[in-house]
Amino acid sequence: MVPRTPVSPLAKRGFLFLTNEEENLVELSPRYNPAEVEDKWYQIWKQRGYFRPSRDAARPVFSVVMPPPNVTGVLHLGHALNTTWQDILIRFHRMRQDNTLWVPGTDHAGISTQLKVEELLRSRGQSRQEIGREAFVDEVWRWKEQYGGRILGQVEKLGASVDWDRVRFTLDEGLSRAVTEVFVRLYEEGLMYRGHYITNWCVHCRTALSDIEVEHLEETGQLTAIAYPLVSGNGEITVATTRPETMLGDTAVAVHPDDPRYRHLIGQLVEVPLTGRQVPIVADKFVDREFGTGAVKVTPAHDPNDFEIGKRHQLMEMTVIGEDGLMTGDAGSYAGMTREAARQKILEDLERAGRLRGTESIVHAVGHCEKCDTVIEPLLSLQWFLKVAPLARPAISAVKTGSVRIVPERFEKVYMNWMENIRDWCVSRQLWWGHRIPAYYCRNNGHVTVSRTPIEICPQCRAPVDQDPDVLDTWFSSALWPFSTLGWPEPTEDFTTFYPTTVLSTGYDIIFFWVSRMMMQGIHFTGQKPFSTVLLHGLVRDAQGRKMSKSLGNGVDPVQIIEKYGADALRIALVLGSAPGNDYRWTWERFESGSHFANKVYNAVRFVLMNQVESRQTPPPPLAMHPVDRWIRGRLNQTVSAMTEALENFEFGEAARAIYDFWWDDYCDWYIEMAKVRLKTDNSGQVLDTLNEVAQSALKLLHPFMPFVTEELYRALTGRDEDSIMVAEWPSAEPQSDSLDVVPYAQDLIRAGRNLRAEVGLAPSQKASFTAVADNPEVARHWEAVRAEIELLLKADSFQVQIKSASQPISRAITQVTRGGSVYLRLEGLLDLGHELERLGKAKAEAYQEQARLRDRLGNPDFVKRAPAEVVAKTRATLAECEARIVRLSEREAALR
RNA sequence: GGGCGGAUAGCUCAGCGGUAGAGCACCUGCCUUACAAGCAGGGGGUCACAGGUUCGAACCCUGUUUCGCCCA
Repeated sequence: MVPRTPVSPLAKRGFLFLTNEEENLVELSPRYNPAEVEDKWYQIWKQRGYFRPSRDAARPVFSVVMPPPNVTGVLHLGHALNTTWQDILIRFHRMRQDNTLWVPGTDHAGISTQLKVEELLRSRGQSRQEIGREAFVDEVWRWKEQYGGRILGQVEKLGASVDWDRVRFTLDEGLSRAVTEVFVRLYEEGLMYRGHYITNWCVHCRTALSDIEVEHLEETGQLTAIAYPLVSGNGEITVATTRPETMLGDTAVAVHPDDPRYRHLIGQLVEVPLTGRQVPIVADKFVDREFGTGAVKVTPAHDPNDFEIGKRHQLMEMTVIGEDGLMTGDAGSYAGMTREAARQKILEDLERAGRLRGTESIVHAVGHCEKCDTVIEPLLSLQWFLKVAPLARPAISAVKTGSVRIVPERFEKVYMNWMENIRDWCVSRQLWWGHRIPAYYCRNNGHVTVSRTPIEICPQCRAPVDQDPDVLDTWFSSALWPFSTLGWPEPTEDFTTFYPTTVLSTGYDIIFFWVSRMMMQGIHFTGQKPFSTVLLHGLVRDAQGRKMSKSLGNGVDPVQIIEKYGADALRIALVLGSAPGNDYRWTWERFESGSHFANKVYNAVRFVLMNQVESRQTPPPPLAMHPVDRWIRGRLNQTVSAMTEALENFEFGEAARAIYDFWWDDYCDWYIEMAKVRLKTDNSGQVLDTLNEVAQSALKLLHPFMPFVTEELYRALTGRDEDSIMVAEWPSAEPQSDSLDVVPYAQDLIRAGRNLRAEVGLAPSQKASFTAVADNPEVARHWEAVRAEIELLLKADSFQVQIKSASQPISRAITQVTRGGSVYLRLEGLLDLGHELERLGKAKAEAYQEQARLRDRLGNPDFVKRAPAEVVAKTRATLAECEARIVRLSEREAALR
């Protein structure tokens, strides 16, 4: 049974979860329960409009667009990490009273979403082809309506202070208009073109993909040597290939022009086995003489390199594998077979025909579809491409000149390297879900019209037109996100106010997919960089360091963690002990320890509230500040400075550690414990004010990291419902000239005293008698200033302070040297002389060791000359203290002997 | 083949020029009315290896080993 805690009416008013529905006072639970708090505050913040920008024109703008997650997806820990980072920045800047905007939203995730809905149809025994395009798209929209809110709900659960009035979706009308505008302009500028090229084709998704959507995986394959007989009848040429089935589409054999083995054969014809087709031997510098036999078969329609060779030598392009992954009619007797089956059959047939010249295993990189893992088929097809090199140039220089900063810096190299070797971007996708390409083809003559508005007849010949059936790569619309979400191409107030955005936070794994493309499109279309800083986080991995994946089942739903430990615990755990750009391994222990911290802060404030009195009669006369109060305020100031600097530099882990240590070590372990003395004796209210004020400031510092618990506790402390910590002012460090030495002297003494207690196995409940001998009167004054606190923390029934020059000999006591003197624990019984001498000897040996080290350093004239003065001074002071310790220890030894 | 990163206490990681830290785990003692999700005390690390720069290196440079990632 929890004893009824004396809660003041002041606390009652503010402390919402102290009252039940009937407004009856209930006990403060000794355990923090985030579930009772988090949703409540989120709704209040939202209702009160705190998420909206202040529009205070006098203040700097701080704007962020949230990387749009897949609208039908679910949140994973990577999102949670990224969202936490952004929310920390946003809340920090909002508290600094900046004009702060965070735009949330989702993207339509063309391929994934379409695949999901197709799967749904399949379960109903339907296909998208059966129901038709229009009905299918309706079906996807229904799906989006049904599941689309889920991920945004999860964003809420995390506490993200996004402006829900501005939530965007890539297929919204405004954003779609931006997409069309961009496409048309690029076409008009000659950067968008349509052509027959080799593209990465996924036979499962049935669409083309861009180069970066292909994942190259190392696989062991068979390198097969096949003999192609010379038409002249004078022998054969052996080529090596890992894909024998493509030989049906071979239209040449290529060798290196300088290869002496084959030079004489260049220009001759060979017969492609199994087909009877005669093709030339061509010379091309691309051929690697070291690889295989040094001769390669050339299949322009099914290999990007062969395609290039084909162009150089005007070779025929023969498509033998279709979009469905099956062999085409041109594959003769193999038509209709899968790629794999055809390969098997061809190998058998070659064997029978005596054309095989051996096989060997090789490890080579095989392209897979990033989405469905199917082996990519390079396929000749008609697609839209964006010529990106002209867009890349300004995007490169923006980073080079420092106009856009990438954090951590090392990723600049990754960005540059990719940008400088950029290749044209295949933007069309053979899907139905997405932004339809605004190109129209005349039925009469195929004439192409690209139009901002839908057209039905050809502007040239008045014949009917058909719109391109394809849609654009989802990344094409994501690339416009920083400005399309703000209203572009209209010159809206949001756009003029909040663009360029301040920080873009995302994972390093999508530098190519997203960051680079936003840079290119942003600069090209708005004339301004899309953001000033790119902040990159690492990947979240499981405890074994593996990437999280559905098949491994090693992922966690952040909501599951929130339900167990609270969003605050999740957030602080994600930030503590992590650094920008570094991967993060999650374990349940980390989240658990986050929840312990929330509980610690909760209990500290609970302690303050329990001691809070309703009102003090009259303001106390101004007193000199108590040294303990001065110390905690000084530590608070240091924490403010450290955190502000860390947050300005995106060092979230550092900032979190600073406030974590302040709460736990300084405020709880020392300040509250020392405050207990005056809570019993001093009714001036000074200690209560300090307890309360420092807690309020420390809650503010913690708020960006743990928004919910800090809001709950802040309101309880202020007792004012109208003040939200969300919009409270970020504390500023007050200059403090006073020395903060008193408490550190006491801390050192207390630690030494506790050590002595442990040494003799004194139970915590047993009181003890201590004597402290100070080397000089100043140290004695420090101790005296907080004597009551020392007595309490040492559980001393007597604590005497002496000055060395006037000290009485102390017998029957064990001792430990401390900063500025020695502390003695007087013993009831006899002193174990041998044991004590041993202890002292050990301490002395350590001190001698340190002394030697410090003397060495100071004995080096270069050190004294070159090291900064304060480092030298500090070293001298340490040495002096070290030597004083030796003196004290020696004297004690002498006294005991 | 090119580039990047990690290698720090038993585990997971911070620190990145002034002589090693945290959380968890471990050992000892405590339910001291804010907190046992806690308190006090303690053990544990030639900061991968070898050179170099520097008065001083876990931190900067070079090379090596090893694990991982990205690009070709």
